[in-house]
Amino acid sequence: MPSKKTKKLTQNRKYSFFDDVFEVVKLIPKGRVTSYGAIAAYLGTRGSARMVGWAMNVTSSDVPAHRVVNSQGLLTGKHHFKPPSAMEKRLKAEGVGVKNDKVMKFEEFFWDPRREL
DNA sequence: AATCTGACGGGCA
DNA sequence: GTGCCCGCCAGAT
Repeated sequence: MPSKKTKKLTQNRKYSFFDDVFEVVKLIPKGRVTSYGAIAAYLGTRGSARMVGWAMNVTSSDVPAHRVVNSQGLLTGKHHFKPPSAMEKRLKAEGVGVKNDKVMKFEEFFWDPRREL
């Protein structure tokens, strides 16, 4: 379920955008990662990759945001986690190698919603 | 009310 | 191959 902020958004405006983002992120298989751009592209709003990250900011509770990195496989959002190391730690716990804030073998772990969904 | 910024990405110089 | 710039859209100041 959407958080208060997202609920407000989806109620006041018909922005299913955020909800769609959450839905897609929730569907990311454990041990796999995807990128903001990939999600945005899947939703049809290719240029709104930034908004995907924004969505993570308002949710961050029921959504595995740690499985979403930028197109380079870089953990750019780790700084927004309670302990910034939580993101990396979780990924590693799921079997995703992380080195220097970057997902190792990114292409191998990459989960493209357009391809997988 | 206006302006800036932000967990991005792609195109052009 | 690197670097700068622009678009995207909502939220915060």
